[in-house]
Amino acid sequence: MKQKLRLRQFEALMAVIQHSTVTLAAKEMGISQPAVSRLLADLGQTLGFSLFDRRGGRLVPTQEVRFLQTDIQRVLDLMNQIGEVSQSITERKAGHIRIACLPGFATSHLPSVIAHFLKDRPDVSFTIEPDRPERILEWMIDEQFDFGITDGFRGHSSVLSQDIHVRTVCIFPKNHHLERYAEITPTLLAGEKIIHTRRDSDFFKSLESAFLDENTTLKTLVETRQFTAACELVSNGLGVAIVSELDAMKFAGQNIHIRPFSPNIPHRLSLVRPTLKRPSAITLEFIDAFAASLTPFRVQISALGERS
Amino acid sequence: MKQKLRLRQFEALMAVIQHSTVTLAAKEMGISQPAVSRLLADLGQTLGFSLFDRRGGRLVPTQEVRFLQTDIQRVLDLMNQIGEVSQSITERKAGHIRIACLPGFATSHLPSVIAHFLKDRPDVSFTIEPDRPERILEWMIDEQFDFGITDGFRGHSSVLSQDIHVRTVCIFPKNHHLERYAEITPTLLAGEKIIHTRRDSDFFKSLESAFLDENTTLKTLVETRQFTAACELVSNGLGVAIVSELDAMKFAGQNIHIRPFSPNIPHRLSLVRPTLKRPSAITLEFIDAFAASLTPFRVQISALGERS
DNA sequence: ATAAAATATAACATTGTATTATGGATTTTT
DNA sequence: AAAAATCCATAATACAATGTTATATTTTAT
Repeated sequence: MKQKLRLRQFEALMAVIQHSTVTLAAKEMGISQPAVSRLLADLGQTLGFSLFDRRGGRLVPTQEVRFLQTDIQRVLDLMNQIGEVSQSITERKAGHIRIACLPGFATSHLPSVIAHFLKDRPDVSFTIEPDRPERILEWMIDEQFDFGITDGFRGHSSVLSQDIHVRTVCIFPKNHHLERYAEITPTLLAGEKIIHTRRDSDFFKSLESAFLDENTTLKTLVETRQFTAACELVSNGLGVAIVSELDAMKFAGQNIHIRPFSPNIPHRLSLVRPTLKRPSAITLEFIDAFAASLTPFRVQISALGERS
Repeated sequence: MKQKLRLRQFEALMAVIQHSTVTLAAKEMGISQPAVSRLLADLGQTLGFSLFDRRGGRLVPTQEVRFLQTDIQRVLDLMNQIGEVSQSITERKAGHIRIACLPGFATSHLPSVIAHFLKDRPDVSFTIEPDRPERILEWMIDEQFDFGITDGFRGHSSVLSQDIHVRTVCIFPKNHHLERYAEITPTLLAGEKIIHTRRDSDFFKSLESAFLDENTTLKTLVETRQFTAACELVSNGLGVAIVSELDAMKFAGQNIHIRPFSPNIPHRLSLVRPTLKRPSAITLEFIDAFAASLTPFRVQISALGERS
């Protein structure tokens, strides 16, 4: 008999094994007794051996059936599991999100956002890959990641970006003479050597022109790529830096003082994702959650849009 | 949508994932293209999210689908496996057989029979449990085993037995003075101390009366339960024994001589199985194979029947 | 032996799975 | 840019799987 094995037959089989009688099995399955009888008859026909022995009013599975029983149960369990997982997916409770981000985020802000996100969604999993902005851009273009957190993004046709401008602040070690000022200006920093980002970065250029506007010159102490590194240096008593408030907050209480900087120079972060690849619903939800987590640090809002 | 997930839908899904187009998938499945279209449409409907993205003529599975993909594949693989195994079962190529036997068989004759049996049936597995006849009988009654090899069986209503009478022979160490005789009789053993089975065994009683018939007395050297133990003792030069030819053959060449014994006293083995429990086809096949393996050692045939 | 329970069988309704026919959308070719 | 080809979705419909109720048969219990 070249008949196909059907799931329904297996369900009937397991129900009868469990209840020892066709009638009870039918009751449990919520269908009529003859329906179960037929499912079993068909199954026995296709399998080619009898499924049960009568033993005083009860039906006992044959050895042949018992030999298959665990596998059959496994199939049914798996089907149930798939049903449940797909349910979770539609309810945005399951999925996998691959994130590429700047190293600073991987260690500080991102983990807490993820932790909070997972509270309501225990079956979501993440991949986090920290690297330089250039690499993050590549990964987006290759569609190897679902979501990227980067800076200095200049636009690309196959990458959708949402810019977020975060406040920056001035930080310096404790007992520094700047301590007495509530707000720091370029003029106040006239004699100071500054720890700042790379000269080719937008942020540095804005900073430099702010100094020029006050007829001051910006003197370099250390040039670094990451705000975190700058914080670390200041925390070790090395000098003055202008960094994002986000990074500065992590170092609050670690031998540094934080002061507003005027004029405020926003730092532009970009939340990016591949244009062509349709994102999973859970990914979009996470991007929103991440953007929301930055709200306290934002300067101004800029809409999600494509840049060329 | 509370629709049920169906296997056919999964088959279609995987086929499309593999071939990137509905048309090719339909071709592979051997059905029409609209049939596949509908299976996918239905599946997408029940799952609650879209299954594919179009990407320049090709269909690419969404992340949601990829999240479920491995589980779905596993279900399909398992179904196939069940089909194959059940095929093997009907062809008597798969199954499990639980055997309870006398210790002697577990180590010597049985393994070779099993090995031969497995040559054509790679998916059959065995459980072998050696123990005393009393315990074997219990196991049969409890239906904990499919097949038992025992001796001294006196019949039981819930155990079916097939008796096999095997030849016995006289064995003694090399360089023994009996060496010169081609056949050993009780008279020849007049002065010898004999290694034999327990006094309450049928076999001992037959042996003793054979001696009495020739007006000889049987003198005990060692009383043991197992023929194998007797062989071992003889092999170590200890004395003379009457044992089943089956056991004796294992020790041929190990410092012993084997001679026919006259009158021949058969040793009665019983192949037993539970009466009520319907045996699997593969079990019956194995019992036949085992019985056949004993043919060279048999004295006379006795049919399978119930004893009270 | 008879009553009660459980199961199998038959006739039929519903639903899943296939078919063919067809039209719209997209890609490829000219 | 228009035409041809390819791919997919939808509709009407056939057949198989799965359900129903009604009823006969078997098994178990009294």
